[in-house]
Amino acid sequence: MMKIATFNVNSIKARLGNVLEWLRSADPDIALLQEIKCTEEEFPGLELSGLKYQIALCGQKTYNGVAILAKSPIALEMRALPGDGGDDHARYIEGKVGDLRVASIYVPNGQNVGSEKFRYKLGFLARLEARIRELLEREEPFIMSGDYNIAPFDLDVHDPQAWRGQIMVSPEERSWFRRYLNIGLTDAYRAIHPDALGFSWWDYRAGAWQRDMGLRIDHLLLSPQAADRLQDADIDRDPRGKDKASDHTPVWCKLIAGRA
DNA sequence: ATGGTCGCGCTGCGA
Repeated sequence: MMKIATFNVNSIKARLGNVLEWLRSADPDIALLQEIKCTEEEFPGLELSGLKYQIALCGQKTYNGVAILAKSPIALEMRALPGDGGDDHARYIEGKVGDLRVASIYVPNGQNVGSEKFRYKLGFLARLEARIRELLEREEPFIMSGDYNIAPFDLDVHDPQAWRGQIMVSPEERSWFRRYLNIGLTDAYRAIHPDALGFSWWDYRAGAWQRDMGLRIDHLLLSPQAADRLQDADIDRDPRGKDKASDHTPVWCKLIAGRA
């Protein structure tokens, strides 16, 4: 059995103790991290390799940054989402671990519906669809995982009325996410828990965590060949309740072993 | 309550 987890850590340097504690207890075979908020040189690689993880990362000073940690060798495939050579944000890394292709993705937040940042988010989502289509043609197992900054359905929102039309739940963003599902990807958490209300992010403000005012915006999207192997999936709420927690918490799935 | 709280890095920006 192989356990794959995604976690927006909101700065790996500020979160190192929390992340190490989580890795020790959750023990994923592959961890996809987002918002490491540092360059490759600043990344605390020694501490993580001390837990037997190999590392592939796409870093940037101050903002964004994504990484793949794995207990088996990682073959780096891409460190940017194709389709916009002018996009210099560190938001996408893709690699292969054995026969499984994984991507760690940090979709732009979008700030406000209709803003310039929102248009950038929609462009990124369109480029992501193109990459998904390319990979689907190969008919191989892959997982597109990360912080999508989209709560796909009202079941993924603590108060759908209050959030109606807002960033992360707007119809245009949701239509992109549905398209990923419609062309063949499986939302691992929703496949295992069809009716559950589960969140992966709670705002630091307004006591959102204490009041469980969350959204489910972190997702593991499986190709058909990966979904064939899906055994279990869940959200690990424990890290969000710790001191100095990220505003996100990890989401994981388990696949039965593929052929070597 | 268009507020609230983090992280980065030194001033306000991004989330």
